[in-house]
Amino acid sequence: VDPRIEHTRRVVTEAALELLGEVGYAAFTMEAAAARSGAAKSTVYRHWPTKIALVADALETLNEQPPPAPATGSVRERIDGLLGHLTRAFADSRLSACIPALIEAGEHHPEVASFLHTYSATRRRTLVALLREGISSGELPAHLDPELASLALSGAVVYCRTMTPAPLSPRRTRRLVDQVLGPRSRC
Amino acid sequence: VDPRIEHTRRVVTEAALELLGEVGYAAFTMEAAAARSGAAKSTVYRHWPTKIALVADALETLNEQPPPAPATGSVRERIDGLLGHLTRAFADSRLSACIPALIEAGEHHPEVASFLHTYSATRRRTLVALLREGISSGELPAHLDPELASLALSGAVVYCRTMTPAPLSPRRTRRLVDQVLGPRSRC
Amino acid sequence: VDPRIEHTRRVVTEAALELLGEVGYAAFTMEAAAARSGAAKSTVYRHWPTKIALVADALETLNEQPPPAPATGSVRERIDGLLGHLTRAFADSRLSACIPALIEAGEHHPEVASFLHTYSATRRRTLVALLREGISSGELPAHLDPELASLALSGAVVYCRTMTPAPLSPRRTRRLVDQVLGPRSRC
Amino acid sequence: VDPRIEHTRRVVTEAALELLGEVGYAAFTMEAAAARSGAAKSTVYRHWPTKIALVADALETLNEQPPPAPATGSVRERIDGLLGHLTRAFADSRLSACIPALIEAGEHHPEVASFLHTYSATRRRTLVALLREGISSGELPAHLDPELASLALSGAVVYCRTMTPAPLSPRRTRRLVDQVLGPRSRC
DNA sequence: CGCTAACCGAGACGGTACGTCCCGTCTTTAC
DNA sequence: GTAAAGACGGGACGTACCGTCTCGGTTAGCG
Repeated sequence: VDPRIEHTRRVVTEAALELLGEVGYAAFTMEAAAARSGAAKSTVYRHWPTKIALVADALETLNEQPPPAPATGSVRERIDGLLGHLTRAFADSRLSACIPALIEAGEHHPEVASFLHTYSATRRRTLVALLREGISSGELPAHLDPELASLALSGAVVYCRTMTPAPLSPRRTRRLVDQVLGPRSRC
Repeated sequence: VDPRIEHTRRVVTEAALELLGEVGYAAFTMEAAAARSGAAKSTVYRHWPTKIALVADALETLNEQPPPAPATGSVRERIDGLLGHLTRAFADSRLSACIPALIEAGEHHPEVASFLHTYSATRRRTLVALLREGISSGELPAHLDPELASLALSGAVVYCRTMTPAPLSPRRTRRLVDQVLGPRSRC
Repeated sequence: VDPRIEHTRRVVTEAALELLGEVGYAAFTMEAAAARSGAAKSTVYRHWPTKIALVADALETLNEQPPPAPATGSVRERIDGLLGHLTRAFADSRLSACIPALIEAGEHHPEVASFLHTYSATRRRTLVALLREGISSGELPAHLDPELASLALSGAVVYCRTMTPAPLSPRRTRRLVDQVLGPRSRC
Repeated sequence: VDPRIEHTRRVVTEAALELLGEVGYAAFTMEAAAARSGAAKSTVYRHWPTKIALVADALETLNEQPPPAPATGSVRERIDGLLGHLTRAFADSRLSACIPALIEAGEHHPEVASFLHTYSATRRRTLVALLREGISSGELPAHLDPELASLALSGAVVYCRTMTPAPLSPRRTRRLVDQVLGPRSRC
């Protein structure tokens, strides 16, 4: 209603995202977000009671799903595309820079955990749907459990991002798909 | 040489680990670690210049590997055992409580990242060796890439721990192994 | 505007003066001043960036001159009165307790030096005026240099206070006046 | 006895004096003195229990009296010479740089006060003797109180050094002598 | 079309923790 | 057995943010 409110929310979230990308979650500060956005600290606190809340809110902005799945090509190729998108998202987006922070914050703040679970579930849902489609069309082995397979695929990507020095390369991502879904059939 | 040094290092790291487990990395405080350990703050800083250094040092303490792999039973069963150990480790050990914290800290502090990478590599190495053994003995499919398979397996465990509400159950862990390694052959 | 500001300045300076009188400048502590005043340390530092600044500010409060010189009696008697007041001020006021501290601080902090110089100049100005009056009225010898004479008089008081075991007694103060201004004429 | 002891005392006092001159008494530190001298902190503390003691000891070194009074010329001129020496000593020697510090320290540490009192008394004794000589020889007025006159003279010098922006110039020092001792008689 | 309610900026406040520095004491080892 | 080396508990330093609060100023949008 009051346009000032919307304006505040916008400029502060934008500043928050910039800051997050620059200094990381731990060094991110309400004061800095306020200062950079030009809003007063009290204004920021009026809208978001805690640092977590602001960050979570700001990240919602970025919660863009992969391009709406052109649905062309084989299931295998579309899965490749999806995983590749995830890999790239984890490799450089501002959101990716916050994921470790969110994981840590989620340990002690249910609302952050909930945000993260929703985020990952949303992402994985598309993958599961695709797997199901491949199974019923016979393109993928019948014994595949779509849930578990999606965990293995997404998990490898997250694991490489968080627990190893280098994220999965696109090429290895494709080979990972082969590992988990079984060898590509001749075509 | 000076026994006071060793004593200080011991009591402070112990206190630090307890604190980490209780309050998480973000809320972990040098002052609290000093207070709990009974050491003076200046003493703590004399040994560890930053919070990161203390945490990393304390965690080295915990870097215990799974029981030295009894090496009995089929490769499949031993992999089950290994993954189960990982799942359990992630479910309740003190170290597990710190892993989210480490992931976050590693984003901005190379020494923590390095600790984490070493830790996960060490853990995964056993798994890779086991996979290789299974492949050469013919118990596992020849097309398996041990590295990628281990990433998928460990990744799923980590993913469930960090990005979903509930960790993998032992039962689903076993089914995960089947997914990634292919169906168990009749025996 | 904000009444909290004035309140803080008042309670903290009061506490600071008490502390100065009790423990001396060297043992005076920002933390103690904050604690005694009930203000937070950060609040104290918000108003006074350093210990010096707080002390100097607090002492301004005390910069009370001697009772506005009743101007009765001979010039000689009024000078006696003035010197006596100085002697007494140096013997027991809270400010006197700080003068050694200020001298020391002034060595390395221009703002303190400036406070001290202003303070002493103000004090001495009255004395100089009185000397001038006596000279022009013929009550004091014509060859007197009011500036130098005031330095000799004030100097002796300060010297006894700071460099000898005992301050000037009132009686010796009167004899000092005789020394510097020449013997009292018969009347 | 033990040559090491003497060596330690010497190198530490030298380092202490250098430091005092450079950073002032307040910023002077036992640790810094130890570090600069190459001695261990514990060694320094073994010889001087407190900062005060070290400083006082170091300053004894400097306690050089004016050149042993050539005793030539009139009393007046010798007094001029003495005061001039005091003025110069107060204007630039390392000891002068510490006098404010000593005054402050003396407020709370009897041994420092005692050092300072002895120092100033020694200095003033020569002046008093000279004054007495002048009085008995008739060169100075009979009504002069040598003690009080010396306080006025020394006091003015100290006062200008400590409480005004500039020390007494040599020229004004001579005029000061005239003020206090009475006009120079024709000769 | 003027009022009032809200939202705003500015920033002071009591706190907590930071990481540094120095104190004066102590323990260990080497000469 | 003295000295050097340096760890120790203690505590103040001055800084940075925290989250709360009080204060006008302005600016909607309702009457």
